[in-house]
Amino acid sequence: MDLKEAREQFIQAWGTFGSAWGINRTMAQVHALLLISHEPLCTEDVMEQLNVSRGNANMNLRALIDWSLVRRAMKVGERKEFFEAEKDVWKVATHITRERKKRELEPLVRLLDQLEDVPGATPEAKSFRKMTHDLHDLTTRLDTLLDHSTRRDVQWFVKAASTLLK
Amino acid sequence: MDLKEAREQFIQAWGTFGSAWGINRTMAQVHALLLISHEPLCTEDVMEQLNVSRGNANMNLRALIDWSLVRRAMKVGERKEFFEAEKDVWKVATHITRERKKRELEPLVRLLDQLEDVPGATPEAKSFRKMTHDLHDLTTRLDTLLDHSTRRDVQWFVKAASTLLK
DNA sequence: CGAAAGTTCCAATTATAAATGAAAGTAAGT
DNA sequence: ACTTACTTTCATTTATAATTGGAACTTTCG
Repeated sequence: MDLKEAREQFIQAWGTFGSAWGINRTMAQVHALLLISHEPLCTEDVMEQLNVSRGNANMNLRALIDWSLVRRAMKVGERKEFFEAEKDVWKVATHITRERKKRELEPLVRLLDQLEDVPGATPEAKSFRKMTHDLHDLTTRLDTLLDHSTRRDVQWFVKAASTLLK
Repeated sequence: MDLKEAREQFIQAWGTFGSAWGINRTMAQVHALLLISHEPLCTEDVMEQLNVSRGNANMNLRALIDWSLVRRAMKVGERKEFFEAEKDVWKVATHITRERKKRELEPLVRLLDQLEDVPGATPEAKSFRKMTHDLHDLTTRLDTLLDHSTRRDVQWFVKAASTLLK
């Protein structure tokens, strides 16, 4: 397999992987493209290489910056903006984890916290409280786990745990 | 907040949470409904309580069974099928983790394994190999971690780790 | 200031994913 | 073997999410 084809496959796969996890396919593809580029790209590069419109490229680049996965980079003698991805995969993992924890896990934990004290003595009410309580416990633990592992750096955590468990 | 409203909120939230993570909203809602029901429900119950069609209800119930999150349950003297959810939230987490690992993580690891040896000495090629190699390392470790934690039971793992890190 | 280069926004369109419901399929009871 | 109760399938429709492209906005520099 030559480089061109391999790059294509990687971009495609990262896009598919992302969209299976609720990440906009194009956002994931732009991310993939920047990850494997050895120098910063501008909006037009992204548009050309992925065949997407300016608006789309721009929107997803901004989103990636928002996620701390990409940063603006200026080139000397150039006026326009360039973009480069964070290349440290452990940092990438940390940023993604933090962001998703904040956007999706934390709101769920907050809701479960409220729901577990709904009144009632019927089997339905008991069953409901049991489940929300258990889920609250699980999600809180997961939240704590992710919180600490992303503070200390996932690298430390995953390496330690995966070695330990081998 | 009364039970009816709380149930509604929970089903809604679980659906939203699921769809943010690439799970069909209705599938997540059916799961939520079964999680908080104190007794098995039949297809019609699901149809009524969630306002979905027979086909939809059936399709998502089957998918949930496929994920080992729901099982068929017969009621004495009843001919039709009933469904009940796995109520142990740690088992639920284990099943979801295993399933997603199998469906999405493993294929990615396999691809990265192939991609990290594309030929070429250009900066582009080197950059590509470095990234695929690093990602391969990360995803493999994550895979190992999830594998072991779901074998021993996530309960053990998350409890131990989240306590340890507190 | 005014033109040029670049960036962002957003209403309208298009693509993708999910839901419907009627029809076909299965199986249990008589 | 036939009827009835129930389940599954799938072509079509509908809802949701993503994309486009032009207009508006901002910045840079002679």
